[in-house]
Amino acid sequence: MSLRHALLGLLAERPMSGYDLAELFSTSIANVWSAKHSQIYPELGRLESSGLIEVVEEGPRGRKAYATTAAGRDEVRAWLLGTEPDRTVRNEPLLRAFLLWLLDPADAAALLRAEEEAHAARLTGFEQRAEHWSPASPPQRAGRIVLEAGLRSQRALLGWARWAREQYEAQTDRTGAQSVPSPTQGQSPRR
Amino acid sequence: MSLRHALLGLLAERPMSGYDLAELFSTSIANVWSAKHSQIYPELGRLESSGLIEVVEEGPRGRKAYATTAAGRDEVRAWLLGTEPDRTVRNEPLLRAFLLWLLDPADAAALLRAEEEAHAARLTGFEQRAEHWSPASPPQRAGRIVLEAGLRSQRALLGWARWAREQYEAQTDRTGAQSVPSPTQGQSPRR
DNA sequence: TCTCGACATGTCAACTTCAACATGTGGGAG
DNA sequence: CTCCCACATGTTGAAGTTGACATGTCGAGA
Repeated sequence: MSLRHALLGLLAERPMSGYDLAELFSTSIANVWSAKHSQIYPELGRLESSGLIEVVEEGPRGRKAYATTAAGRDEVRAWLLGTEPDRTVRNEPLLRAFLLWLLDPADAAALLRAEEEAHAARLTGFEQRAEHWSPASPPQRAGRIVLEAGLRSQRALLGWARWAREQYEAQTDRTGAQSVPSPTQGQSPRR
Repeated sequence: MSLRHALLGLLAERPMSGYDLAELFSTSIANVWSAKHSQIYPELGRLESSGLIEVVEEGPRGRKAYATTAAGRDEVRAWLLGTEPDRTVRNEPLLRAFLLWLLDPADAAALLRAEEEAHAARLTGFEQRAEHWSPASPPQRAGRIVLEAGLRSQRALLGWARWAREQYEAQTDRTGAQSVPSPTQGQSPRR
């Protein structure tokens, strides 16, 4: 149900079309939530039927800009204050890190190097955005706060990836290759 | 397709039943990936049909412990080395933070306080696990590396939540209430 | 004037994930 | 000896999400 409220919240700031929203969800907001237009358009339809958003502008090429209604704003607030966020984490890169013992230390290090670079790139992007940020309005200040979360966690994870890579590189130096010396026999049955 | 490879990787370390895996995915591994038994059992069936895992032990109450076959290990390695991880992020708490400007500063601060506490709790859990960690085997060392990522990012996000909360508390002090002074009129049409 | 790429909206089949339903058993505490 | 809880495995319908398909238009530059 998050997409629903994400749309409601975004359209509370300024009117936007499905197209605009899809662009947002594939760029800036993508660092927090993402959605494709094939999910956005139907959801906009549902929100409109519920009276939580309304068309406030029609443009060329069938463009319809929506804005959140008063009822819609109430709905977002109720969601923010009345429900617990889903804190479930799904992090494929970390899942892979968990399985790195199955690889040569050299391959593991290479994989972590790629992670490092991904974090560095993301961090650079965030830093550039932070530079040009004007925290003039409340929504912009909220955006800056979220950006700060990105900055801090990317810095932390960049440091982590470097550190992790060095762990495996140390093994690469010591041994010629193969990190998987564990015999196929079960060490302990369970627990 | 991540669950598939998560199972393959976990069962490469030691034989486990669906029940064991479900427990893992609801506790330790949950900080990286999660799955319910209703998803795990059918997936185990498919992996067995594909010859990537096999039953290595049958216990009471119909218990079946699976282990990854040689083909299964190859499959995980190919996945690790041959495919790019999905780095898509979905973070509901941060999505909510993005919409905090819709609330009173006091409510926003309260919400961030809850975030702070969630991060603190998670961090404490990680720290306790780190204390008792014995990095004796390669899988355990990999686990420690993932745990380190958890430690570092929870520390970063705990600091962030505190900082963010203080931002809104500053507003609470200055104004009596209401942060949403933005008139409903559109400030700019688009872009 | 034409062409092409960005703008713009939509549908659909497939897959992932989950909550709920469904069923049964072994072992330890009382 | 009995009861209950943890153990244990499954199925199913609904919801969320995606990639591919589908269609059409406006405007700028060649």
